[in-house]
Amino acid sequence: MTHVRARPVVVEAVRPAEPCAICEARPFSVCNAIDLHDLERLAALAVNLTVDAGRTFIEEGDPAESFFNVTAGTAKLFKLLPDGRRQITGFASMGTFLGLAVSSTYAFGAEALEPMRICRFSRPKLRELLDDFPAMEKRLLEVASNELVAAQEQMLLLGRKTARERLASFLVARAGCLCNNVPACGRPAEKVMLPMTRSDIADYLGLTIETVSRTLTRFKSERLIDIPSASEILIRDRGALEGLATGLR
Amino acid sequence: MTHVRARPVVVEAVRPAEPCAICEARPFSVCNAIDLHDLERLAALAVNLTVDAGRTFIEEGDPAESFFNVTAGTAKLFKLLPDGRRQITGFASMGTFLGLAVSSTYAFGAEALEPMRICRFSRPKLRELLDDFPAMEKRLLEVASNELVAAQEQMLLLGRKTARERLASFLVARAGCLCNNVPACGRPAEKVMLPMTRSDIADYLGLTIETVSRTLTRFKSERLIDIPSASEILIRDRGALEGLATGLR
DNA sequence: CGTGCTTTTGAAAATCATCAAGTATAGTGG
DNA sequence: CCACTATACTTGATGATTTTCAAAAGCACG
Repeated sequence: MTHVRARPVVVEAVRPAEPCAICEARPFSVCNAIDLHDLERLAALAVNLTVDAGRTFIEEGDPAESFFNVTAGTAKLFKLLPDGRRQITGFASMGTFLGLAVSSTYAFGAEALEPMRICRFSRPKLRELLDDFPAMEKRLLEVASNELVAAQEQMLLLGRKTARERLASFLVARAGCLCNNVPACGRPAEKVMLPMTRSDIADYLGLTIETVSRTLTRFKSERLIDIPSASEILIRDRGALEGLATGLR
Repeated sequence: MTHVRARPVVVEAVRPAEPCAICEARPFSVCNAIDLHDLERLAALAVNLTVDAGRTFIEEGDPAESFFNVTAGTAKLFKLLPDGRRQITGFASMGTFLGLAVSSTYAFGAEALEPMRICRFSRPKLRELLDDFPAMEKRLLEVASNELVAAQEQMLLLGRKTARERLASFLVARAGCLCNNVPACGRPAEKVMLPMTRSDIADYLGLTIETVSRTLTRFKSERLIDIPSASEILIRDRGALEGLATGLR
């Protein structure tokens, strides 16, 4: 395991003590579009931050002054209605880039689910960087395109799938580690870790906490999964879950 | 449900008789990133096609060999489940660019709602063009970013809004002519034209035809709208609709 | 002026939400 | 280490919005 620098005691903006060259998130992020010998330039722009669990570090509607790159931990991205109804539009983990919006304000909020580390870039500075490194702009377009595809898939889920199908889709995607902004991690795991609460899952899938809980309990009684703890799920019948997820019946 | 294979696009595949220079869609599309004196190059790549109403010109899952740019008419973009359930992920009209996906296959289908004209670009050729004109790549990233924001808004609608709120959002967006890929057209119109059927609206909003019809009828009885014909709606109380759309209650 | 399609309207059914306890789990301080 | 509290999760009963099923009305087109 690579040496990980001790986290600062104080939650505070610092230049990365270690350069981008050894960033563990780089292989998963747009930053890998920058050549090794240009990384100094990137590192000079990045401000590495620690974010405590539960902390909202992007507020929907606030002036969009920064781009962020997640280097560790997970965040939930969400939109709110005035009466508090919430839709989680995605989860951001290592390598995810946030704040692409053209608009002058953030179109969504972001809150840390776990302790996080993120790199912050000022938008004008990043703009300069992109002008100098078209390869990074290309990567950004690729990333955006992929997110668009994921967003369409999520619309299908929210608009047309049943509660069971939504939960199955969610578990399969999490297990695959390929969607939901989870970096690829080798072959699909049987164990699915859930850093988010039932409430987060409900707000992601357009359901209520109770429906999420009941559906998971039912999956368990049907031997599709095990639930060793609330934040951990074991896939027992992946085939059946995948069938459900794709809407076969 | 039977899988209907797209018939080949009726190809009066011709080079644009008129060059891109006088294209009416250009001001609304990514093509305006190309300087006037470079438009020859663009025109040389574009193949202008006519698509009949009702024809599917992009089939979900087919090899993604082309990019398309809509120059006239409207298309619906959709994803299907094996049993025929359908989610319309958006409507594409003049200036909309289709087929951004990084993947080798299309992630969605596209069917013309009206007679359309579209420009087709082969992906490798367009790739070359983008390499030569970074400004166009930038525009593409902007467009993709905006679509991402729209997609998140739609997730909020599908996951958390009531049927009334969904219809109100839809009408306000259509009237504004700013969202739903409708190019800006001056000040918001009181008259909203609906080139799509009730079934399309239902599949776009994650509802059934009946709920769409009932909700519109109720809006009418509440004096929020008039329905001179099925494909035409008059906004009578925009404020109330906007309030509904944003989830105030 | 049928014919076929879309739309509207009505009644019944179902899924999921809401309301309401009750049970784990984690974190805190004695 | 253990109670104690707060929070998250599960489970049950009830209810409501939306879907489903069914049929009539409107419209476009040959």
